[in-house]
Amino acid sequence: MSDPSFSIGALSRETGVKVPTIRFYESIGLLPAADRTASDRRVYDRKAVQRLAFVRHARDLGFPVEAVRSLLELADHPEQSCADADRLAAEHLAEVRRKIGQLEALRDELARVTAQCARGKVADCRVIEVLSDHSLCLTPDHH
Amino acid sequence: MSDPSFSIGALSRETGVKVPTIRFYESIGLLPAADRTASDRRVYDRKAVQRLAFVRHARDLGFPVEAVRSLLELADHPEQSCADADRLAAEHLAEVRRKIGQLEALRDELARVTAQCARGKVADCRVIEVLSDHSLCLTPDHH
DNA sequence: GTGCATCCTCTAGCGACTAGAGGATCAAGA
DNA sequence: TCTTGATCCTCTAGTCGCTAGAGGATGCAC
Repeated sequence: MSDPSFSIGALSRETGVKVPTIRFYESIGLLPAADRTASDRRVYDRKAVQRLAFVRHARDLGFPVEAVRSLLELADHPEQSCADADRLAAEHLAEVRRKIGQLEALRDELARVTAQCARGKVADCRVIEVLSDHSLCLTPDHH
Repeated sequence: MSDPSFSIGALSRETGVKVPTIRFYESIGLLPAADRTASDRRVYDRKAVQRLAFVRHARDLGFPVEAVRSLLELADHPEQSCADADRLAAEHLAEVRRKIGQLEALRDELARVTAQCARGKVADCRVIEVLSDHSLCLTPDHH
């Protein structure tokens, strides 16, 4: 059986998570406190690599740290119902959709405004004009 | 000629910007330091209302504060070329498009994963499984 | 032994606010 | 005139998720 051990740098290379970020995750309790060598350096095993990869993946998918914490907790208890995991993912998905909608409205507004810019003086600038007068917006409810 | 004056609360109601945020904007120099009454309360005029509305609108459109600062500077100099304003808006638009793209990839991944969830035990949970194994992702380059 | 990489802890900074403490002032009603 | 409640003031600290840097100890290859 293989039982390799990793320094924090090796763990970082394995997972693509930066060294200070790993220490940060430990400090907020997202990762358990690592074992230490005699000279106080952190030592990790395969399980730690997997756990951090899980964290990284969840973060890349945009889950907030608190959601990641819950997901880790769930992953540690395979016999439980997965309703919570499903709910977390669904909530996050809804949030992502909401943000996309917002950004699309924003994109349309910006595209319209920049397209109309005649590239003359500021006095005639469509960008500045629209910023000065909200009623010129196509979607006045972007706030 | 009308020359109404506004308290910070009235300015807040006029513009929809919260009182502490107005003070914050002043503290970072985004708004000029307001005139004060004898008892040290801030007093604003119509121009201040317009300026803050401009700031609010630019922020709502997602411009970073530093970009807002530049846009204000431009708005104050109507005889200059509007190339800078146009560039700022175009850069911001590109950034917004990029974010939308990212979020769409994310949304697709989340939608796929949650749709596959059989709502049983965590051990069989698709959400947890995919988080544990990045290679199960449809778009493995979401990071 | 001599570098240089890597590790350690700790503090501070980022962006853009938001919240709260602790106190002063104002305007309206009794 | 007094009181009450809203509004105002400054200041500090907290939010989120890291990132950067100081200042020092250790490990490893030549």
